[in-house]
Amino acid sequence: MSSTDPQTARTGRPRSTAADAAILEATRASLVDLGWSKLTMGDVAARAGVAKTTLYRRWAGKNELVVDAVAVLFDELELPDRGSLAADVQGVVLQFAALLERPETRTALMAVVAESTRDDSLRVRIRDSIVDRQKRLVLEGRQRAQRRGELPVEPDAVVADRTADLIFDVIAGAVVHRMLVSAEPVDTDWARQFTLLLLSGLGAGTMERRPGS
Amino acid sequence: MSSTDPQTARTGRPRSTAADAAILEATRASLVDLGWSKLTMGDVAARAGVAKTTLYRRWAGKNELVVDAVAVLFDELELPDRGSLAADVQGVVLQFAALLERPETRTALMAVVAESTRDDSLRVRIRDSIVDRQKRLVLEGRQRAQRRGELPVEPDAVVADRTADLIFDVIAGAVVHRMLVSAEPVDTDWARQFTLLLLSGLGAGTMERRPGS
Amino acid sequence: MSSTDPQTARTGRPRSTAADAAILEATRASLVDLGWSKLTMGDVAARAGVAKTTLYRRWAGKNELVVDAVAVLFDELELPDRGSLAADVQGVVLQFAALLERPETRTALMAVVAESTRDDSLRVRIRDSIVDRQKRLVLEGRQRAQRRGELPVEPDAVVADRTADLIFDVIAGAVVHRMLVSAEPVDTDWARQFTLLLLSGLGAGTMERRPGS
Amino acid sequence: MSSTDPQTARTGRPRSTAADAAILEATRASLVDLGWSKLTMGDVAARAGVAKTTLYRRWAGKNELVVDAVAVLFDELELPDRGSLAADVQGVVLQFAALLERPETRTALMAVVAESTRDDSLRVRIRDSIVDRQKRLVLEGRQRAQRRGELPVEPDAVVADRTADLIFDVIAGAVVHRMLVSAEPVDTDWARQFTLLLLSGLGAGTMERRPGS
DNA sequence: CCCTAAGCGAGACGGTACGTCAGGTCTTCGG
DNA sequence: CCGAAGACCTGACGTACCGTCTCGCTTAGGG
Repeated sequence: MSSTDPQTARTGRPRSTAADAAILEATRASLVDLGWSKLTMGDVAARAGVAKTTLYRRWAGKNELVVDAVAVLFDELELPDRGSLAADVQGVVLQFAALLERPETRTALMAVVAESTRDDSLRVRIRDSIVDRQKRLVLEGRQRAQRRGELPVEPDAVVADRTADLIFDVIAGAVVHRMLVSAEPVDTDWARQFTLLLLSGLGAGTMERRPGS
Repeated sequence: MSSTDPQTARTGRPRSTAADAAILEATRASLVDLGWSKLTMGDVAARAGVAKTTLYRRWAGKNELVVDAVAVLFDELELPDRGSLAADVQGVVLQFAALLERPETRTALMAVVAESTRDDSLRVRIRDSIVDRQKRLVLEGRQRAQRRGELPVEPDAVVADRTADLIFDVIAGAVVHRMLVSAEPVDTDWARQFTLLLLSGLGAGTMERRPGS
Repeated sequence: MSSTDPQTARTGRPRSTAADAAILEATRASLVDLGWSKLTMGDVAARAGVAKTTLYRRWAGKNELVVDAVAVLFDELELPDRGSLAADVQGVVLQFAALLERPETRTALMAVVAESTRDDSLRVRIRDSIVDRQKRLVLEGRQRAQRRGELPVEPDAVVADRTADLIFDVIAGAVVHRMLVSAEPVDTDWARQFTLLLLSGLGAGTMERRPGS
Repeated sequence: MSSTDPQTARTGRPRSTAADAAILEATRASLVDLGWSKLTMGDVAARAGVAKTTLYRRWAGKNELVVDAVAVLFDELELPDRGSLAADVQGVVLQFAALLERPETRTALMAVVAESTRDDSLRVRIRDSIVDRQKRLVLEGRQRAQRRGELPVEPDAVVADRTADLIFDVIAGAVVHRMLVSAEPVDTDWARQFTLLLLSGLGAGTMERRPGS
């Protein structure tokens, strides 16, 4: 984030807020046109009608800039009530797939993840800006399913969290892997088969410690 | 592959096979030391004791070179008979996780996948060299489980293939996502929980069309 | 010249004038050490403590750079009054010979001339920067000789110019040819013999159209 | 020269004499098309339908090859009897100018001379192959003029030689300088004016020591 | 109402790596 | 042993971006 800490900055000309928006927009546009590896700071600056110095005053480099530019796209994901847990899961799978069809997300996500394997601060930034924010979808879906009586309420918070993380990794991982690694489409058929597998497993998975209870 | 088509090349000095091996080894070493983004063709050439031109004569660029250099690492994955389907799955999950702990695979895999989102020939290369070759593990595991009577034999080849692909994406996707995106460790606990979820789902998933049969 | 047109460049960081001087000096030094054909842009940049890009921002290539670096050396030539036309001619011949003894001029002059046979813009640059500037010596010498009464005043300006050009080509050409092509020394004896030949011819040459007047 | 010393080479496959001719021809062609600096050994080899190895087996490098390729062109110069010394001089001037109009000579001559300023063996090669061979023209012209009674016979051989060298440098130098440095045409007018200057000077110049004799 | 501190565009700067090209050497095969 | 083919190492090329650094010019707020 280009956090304008109100404590730090006091005097002098304030930073242009219009520039921030223009830069992020330009970054996404450049990402679409050129892809991650050919995107350059100079090109983004030119598209945004801004000097390179202005970019560097706000972001440390390409990685940070792209994470911020792309993060907002993932906030589009929503979980409207589709009536059943299965429908909700299938819906979010297709929604996520649609997001990954867009070139700016498809190329940026993997690239920044790759970069983050060598840069811890970048990894943290990605987790905070992108990944953790989407776990809300799992939590919301579970809560709703529990209200419907489709899922039991897990009393142990630690187990509940662990399970939510697992679900998240399985859903997101499977979709990303199919689309970007296997390079096969995520269509309704696939989503239905995947949902069936997940929910069946889920029934048992959440009952893991049931016998002992 | 730098396939030495025996039909094409006839006259002149033949390409040094020693160079090929040295270059791939140097690529992996450079990947460990520098990571994907800082790896340069010049550095690889220097480590391999080879001229840059020799690299470019064999590979079109960094992407192609790294795919070839890393592909062989994935062939290490094996599926020894651990006595049950659950044990086999858990074993391969942990084995895959160990592979992704290694810096050369962790950084390279995501990077080339990211690059492949803009380059179809690269995508094909990755599929042929890396992805499709590992599907053998799923097929072998299923076959073994069927021999043990843990899984029914699916008579429809199309359905069987579709399911195998799904399993592959779920396993590989979940492991990769947890390790590289969520940045959480894949330990025995996680592997056990994941395996339980998968196999439970699998029981139902493969019975998808059973009622209708 | 890397003329900093005051009209063109307004905004942005101004070019370092120190760099210009350092580069030209480094070029001459490199020319002495390596000669024309082994001189490289990279070496000049390194000697000048400057990036290669800075060179290319100011000069299109090796040829242009060397012309500018060497041009100033030719401005050293002077024509002090030695009392008679013969002494003046002989003096400038020896002075020019001394200039061509220096490795940076000897190698650079022929090389850029050779290059200019295929590049008109380079030819123009050489003429403007080097050749035409030295015609002043011929003009000054003639004027002085006329004041002394050693030479008649040619009333027709066209004829006067044509003769001056001829003299210039004969002097410069003979000296260059003897030193660089024939590879024989230009010593006092040779200079005296050449001067005698030239001045005798000149007496007749300038009277070319006298009979008709 | 690629002297095929009959003593040295005995056994094995003899060198192709056709190759020699083809290479020199190809060198001249390449020189016309590309100029000195862009001419490459590889290109010459390709044009001649010959392997690069074959070139290097016969010539040490670009310089030596070009000198040999061009030297023969200068042998075209002849001195037909035009009836008077003035006509002979003017004729050879125009003939030499015509030779320097041809791109292969114009560019090659200066280039190899430039190169020779740093390479003594090349300088020797040029002198032997090109320069000294043309002095025959001066000697022949003088002899003829003496037979006609236009020039006195110089009894001192040393003086005679010194004068011949001077004449040679003045003629060749002036023509080369005018064409390649001043970049002005050598036409009939210029040739006539130059000849007049030279011969007038010559009359006096050769009488240098007459008064004392 | 100016003063001052920061932001801003422009663009030059020292660098690093790029991918290509030519030079000159070597290694193979066939004649 | 010659010659073609072509792979090899070396080193320079000219370009593209990097991230930093001047410049001269806004553009606010605080005195």
